[in-house]
Amino acid sequence: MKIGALARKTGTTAETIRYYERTGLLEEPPRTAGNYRDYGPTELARLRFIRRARDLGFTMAEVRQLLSLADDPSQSCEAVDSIASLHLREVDRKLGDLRKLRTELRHMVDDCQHGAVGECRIIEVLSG
Amino acid sequence: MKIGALARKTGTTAETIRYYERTGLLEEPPRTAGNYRDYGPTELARLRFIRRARDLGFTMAEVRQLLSLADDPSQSCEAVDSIASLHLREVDRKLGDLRKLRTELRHMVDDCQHGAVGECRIIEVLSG
DNA sequence: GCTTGACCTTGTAGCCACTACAAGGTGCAT
DNA sequence: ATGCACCTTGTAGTGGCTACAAGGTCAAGC
Repeated sequence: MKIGALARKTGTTAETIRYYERTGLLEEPPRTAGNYRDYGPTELARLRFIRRARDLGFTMAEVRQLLSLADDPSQSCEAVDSIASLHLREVDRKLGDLRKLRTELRHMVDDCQHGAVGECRIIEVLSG
Repeated sequence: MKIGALARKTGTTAETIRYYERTGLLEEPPRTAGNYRDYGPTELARLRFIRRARDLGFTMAEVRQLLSLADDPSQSCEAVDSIASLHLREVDRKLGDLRKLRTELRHMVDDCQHGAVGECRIIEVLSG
């Protein structure tokens, strides 16, 4: 499978895949006679793993850790759990922040009387 | 007021203030005899406005627009409202995404039996 | 008057996770 | 043989800062 096909199967782009390779998240695949990257099911599975983790908001550093943990199935999954739990707490924090922010924005927009900028509540709130 | 004092008053850093100046968000202030930036209440107010907008999640481009709208108080605040409403919708979208993500993460972490990586639900979910 | 130390100056490079080219090579259909 | 989609490498840009390095300024203390 060439890089474009792999990209389509994983919802990425060729650029992103090459970027992952450059940064060591994906290993260098074998090449065809014409020097094209040639991917198989192993690389597909690995990239799918990476994409799922990224979609769940894990950083590339966390993905790297998760990948190396997944590579040793006999190990305790304590480390995996701790990465995921930490990330969950981080997401909870962000959710809280965003909810507060939303409330403020909502009030601001609701209070706007659609008059002149001089009396605009939005500008007033921002001006303090 | 020198840059450090302005930074302390606005919860920023001197680096950030200089960055805002470089990118045209803040104008170049007058200088003291010793070539130090010399800020007054106008700049303080402007920076506070910027910080509030940034804290509410507006992009720098949006802040730029809001600032130029705020500078003309006789104008209709339609444009202001539209920027804020658009941003609110964007925040709502992000909130939705984050809530979904949190649910998935929560399930993943809850299902983990704290055994070996080989049976780890977290790894399984990521592997698909 | 001289030193110390906190602050300031400019300039450059780095962060994350991509994204967007440019300039050229490959491979298949017409 | 030509066109076209795809691939290659390399480099630079995005947003919103952040982190230096190498040097200048200024007030306080000795």
